[in-house]
Amino acid sequence: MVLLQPEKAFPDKEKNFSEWYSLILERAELVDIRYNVKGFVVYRPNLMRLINLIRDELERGLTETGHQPVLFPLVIPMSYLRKEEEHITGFEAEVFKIRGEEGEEDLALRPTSETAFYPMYSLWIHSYRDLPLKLFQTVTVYRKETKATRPLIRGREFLWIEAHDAFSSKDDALKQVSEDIRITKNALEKFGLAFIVVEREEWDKFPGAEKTFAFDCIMPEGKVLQIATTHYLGTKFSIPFEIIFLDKDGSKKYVHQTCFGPGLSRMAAAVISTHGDEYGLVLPFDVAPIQVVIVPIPKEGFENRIVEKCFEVGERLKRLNLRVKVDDSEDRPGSKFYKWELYGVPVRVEVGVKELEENKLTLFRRDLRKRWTIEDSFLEQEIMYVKDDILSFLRSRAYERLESALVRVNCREEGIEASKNGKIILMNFCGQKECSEKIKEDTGGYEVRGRRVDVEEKVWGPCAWCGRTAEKVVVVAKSF
RNA sequence: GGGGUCGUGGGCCAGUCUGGUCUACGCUGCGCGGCUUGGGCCCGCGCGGACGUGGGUUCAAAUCCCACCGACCCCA
Repeated sequence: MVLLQPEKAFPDKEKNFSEWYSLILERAELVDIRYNVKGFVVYRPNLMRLINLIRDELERGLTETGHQPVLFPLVIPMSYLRKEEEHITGFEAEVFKIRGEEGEEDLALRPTSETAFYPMYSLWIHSYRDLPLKLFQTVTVYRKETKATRPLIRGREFLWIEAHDAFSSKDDALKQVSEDIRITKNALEKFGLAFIVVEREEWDKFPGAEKTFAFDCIMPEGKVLQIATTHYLGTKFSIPFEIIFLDKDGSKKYVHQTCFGPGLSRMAAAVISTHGDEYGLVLPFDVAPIQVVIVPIPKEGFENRIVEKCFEVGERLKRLNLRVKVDDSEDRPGSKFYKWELYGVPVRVEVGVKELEENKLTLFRRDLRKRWTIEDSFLEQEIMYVKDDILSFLRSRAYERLESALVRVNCREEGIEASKNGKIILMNFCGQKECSEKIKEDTGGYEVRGRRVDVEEKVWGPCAWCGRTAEKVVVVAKSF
């Protein structure tokens, strides 16, 4: 294989993530920020196709576990939104409101849809036979962020899936939370993302939840980004919304609920940021809108034969159900190489006279930026091999980065040192809010993300900050 | 929440300090034609601007003042 070193188009993302991120969003034609409304951006085709593939993966996981699609209204009457007290307290400040006409009530643009779904659940659920009820919708939600907004990472409008499930018992609901975690893990693995799963602290839970679990993934400068959450709601919503069923024994009971929100915009941001390099996007095979691009290298007198060969190769790959593009446009080959690398197409096939005469094909891998030659007849098996190899390469690179950022900390001094080095901290923790505030103060913004649950962690000492008895091992990091 | 920097064809930008020379520089892009094509070719012709928005100062504003709207960066 030949490693190529042409001109780099982007700064080093580890050193200057902000600049790298802005440039790639613009140049890879992912978003257009020129709509000029704070926190709202246009999602362009290259991004939408990526997001749709991410969505398909998660929707498949939901469908396979018995969920069905629905679509609830964008607007929520304020009276619905106010039914659960913690919920409205948590969201009120960032709700976009539509003022009602004379005599009409004010409406909220959904910041999340619990209070849209649950009045209907109260009408739909009567008997244990109606349970479990497992519905989801893939929609935009609206939150009037006051902090600085960033495309895909923190928008006032973003895309997600929200699943809202109701069960007859706490046990079933908790099993659903585990299932949500499994669905998310499976999807993130296909995206080649490394992640940590945590249970959020008491004061950091979703407003109205009994328990909140979150997926954090690591961004290039060491901050973590929450890309999905799943919550056990208990009966905190079913009581005010009166979601009651008649159980087998004839008694009336409140349903136990869960809700699950994988963030599509943020998952796209994570894929872009985790895998991209100084030449542009790098996409894992499964979520690449174009998986293989075929570029003809024309030579006077051979143009037709070369282009024909390209289309023949294209047809063979389409038979493998791949998303293929033959780039027979007028640009020069070099210009096409730069473009498709910028767009992150995982594999390129080049066809020129040399390939034609020797019955060979030249392949190029975007992740390694390496070019090599194969016998024409090996094309199909080579692509099928490379497809998996790209994912395992990207995934292991992502995990190496995460693992090398994690550091175990035994005391405050070590914690401060780790924060200066941009590490993600694992430490014993007392569970007190005041202690977490002290940590934030001492480290310049590090937050207790919660108890780590994806890996079994045993407490090995007292709270690293205050020295009191520790009750759990937590992840502490800077976040977006 | 606090602070800073910025806004000029689609993109990047010169001009702004010191108002008049701006009928706004250059690169890139886009369109047409030619020539080419193994890593961003070259040549010719052409297209594209309410100088972010609103107000003010002035004989005169891209340039000075105020407000607003956006964007980016840093800190809590």
